[in-house]
Amino acid sequence: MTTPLDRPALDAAPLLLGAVFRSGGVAVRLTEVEAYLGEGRDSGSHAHRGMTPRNASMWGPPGTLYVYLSYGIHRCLNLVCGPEGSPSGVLLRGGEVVDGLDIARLRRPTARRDADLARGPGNLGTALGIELADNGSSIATPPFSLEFPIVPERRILSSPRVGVSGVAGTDAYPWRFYVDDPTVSAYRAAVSRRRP
DNA sequence: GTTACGATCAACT
DNA sequence: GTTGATCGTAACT
Repeated sequence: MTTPLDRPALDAAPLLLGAVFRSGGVAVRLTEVEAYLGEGRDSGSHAHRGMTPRNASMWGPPGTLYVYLSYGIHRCLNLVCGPEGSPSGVLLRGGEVVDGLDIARLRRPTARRDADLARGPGNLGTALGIELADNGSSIATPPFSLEFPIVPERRILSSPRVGVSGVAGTDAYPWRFYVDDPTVSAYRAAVSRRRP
């Protein structure tokens, strides 16, 4: 069985829009994703400097979950893409909760609207109940599953990736893909935190 | 051992 | 629109 995840991340990312990612009792229809390319080809990728204990699962087979802690707080979720052995993946940045709304609301008590439940990568991880222990798991193994839409999304938009630093001429790399939907996070350019 | 900083969020003005 | 929270990670001494 081959899936879009067997393809390189840049090809797979737009195909993931509209797909339904399930983790236990909560399911999300993906509306916003970003592609991260393999070692050396993408200085914005966690894999850029080679394998470390944190990012090792990016070298796993397509369909592997790469979960990492962002800003010491948020659990962000990537799906590893092909070809096997290349550390590329797609960051899941936003989606619409289509099942398990009650559970997602409990996990995200500060969300003002249902559209905010899985809006932004950290929020999406929280709504789905993703844990660091899920790092390295397979999308094909319960409690996870991924279902692609019968009819692919038609109107796909793209932009540079959100908050990615370290890539010269970021505007030249529109590797964020999304659809027109209230569950898509706000665009923010990368900002350097360095003192002048 | 130490330190700078990040694929962010929510609260606040 | 701006800013503080918060801590694991990796680079560096």
